[in-house]
Amino acid sequence: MGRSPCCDENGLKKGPWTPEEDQRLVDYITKHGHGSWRTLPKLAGLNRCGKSCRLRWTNYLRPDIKRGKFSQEEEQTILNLHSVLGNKWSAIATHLPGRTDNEIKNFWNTHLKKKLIQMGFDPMTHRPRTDFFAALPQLLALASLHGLADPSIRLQAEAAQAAKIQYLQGILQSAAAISTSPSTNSISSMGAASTDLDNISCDLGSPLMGAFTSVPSPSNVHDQQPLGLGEEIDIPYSLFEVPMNNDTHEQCSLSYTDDSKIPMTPLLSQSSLPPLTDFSLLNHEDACGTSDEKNATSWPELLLDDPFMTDFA
DNA sequence: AAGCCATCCAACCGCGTGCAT
DNA sequence: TATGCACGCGGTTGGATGGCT
Repeated sequence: MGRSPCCDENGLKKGPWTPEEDQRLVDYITKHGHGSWRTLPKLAGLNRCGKSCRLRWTNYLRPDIKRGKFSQEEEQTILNLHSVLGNKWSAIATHLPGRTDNEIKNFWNTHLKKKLIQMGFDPMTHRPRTDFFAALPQLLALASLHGLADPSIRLQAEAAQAAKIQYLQGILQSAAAISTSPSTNSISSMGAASTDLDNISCDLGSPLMGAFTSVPSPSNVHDQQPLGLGEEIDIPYSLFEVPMNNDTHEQCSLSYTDDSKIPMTPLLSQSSLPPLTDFSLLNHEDACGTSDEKNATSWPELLLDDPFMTDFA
């Protein structure tokens, strides 16, 4: 695919926009619309590339842009959507009228990400942070189960297991990255997949996997077995106190799990787990017919087709 | 007052994708 | 099918600003 030579052209101004330039751009777009961004600068009498004009307009000059601090509701919405969509800033921005993807991205990077980290959550997975070394005892236990007495062989086996763990994590995380299709954008759609999620958590519930699926499946929060290190993760169910009660957030509103009657905040509700649940993969509706039938083939089966995964079975 | 550092955010850069030819 | 163009997106940069020593 060809690359746009747009900004490679010399002689075009870069850097901060002057009020005069802003006025020219606003005047032109108000009168004619932006049309082709590439030709706009010439027509508007601006010594800028079209890309720069587009960015200036969409991120700053557009009349419907909302300015000022993000509200608690907006913050909550971003957190929820990010747990589902990941760094799909433009997709997130469509749910926040008046906010630009750039603004949301900046807000995330400067505020929300730090906030999650401070709370002990991984900002990418929205789960309590776990690291490789936390799972090391599990790896060693598994290795010993395999009767690996020879230290050198055991080390090799542990390294191999570690690689498998990382491989699995990669699969799971990439799955999360995929889940951006319109059918999966709605948080409410996540509920429909909770059964699959439960199955997954159960099927992947080997001791080894337990170390990496550190958030209990919502339906079994209460009977969650201690994790690999024998410690139960204390999950703050009310990380953010503002309830989601306006129209925009209706589908994220405070809910209860079917069996436990535990109020689930959006952040850690059933819908908060999608990093492990790629519903486009789970449902296969587009490619494989009806979802009910195809849901019978769930993640574990798919994963176990992989030679690496057979070791976990 | 001056220097250093951290934070914020507008703007840039490079890549992927859709579309036309 | 291959190519080029235009656009949108996400990651990153760097200047402005404010707080601290």
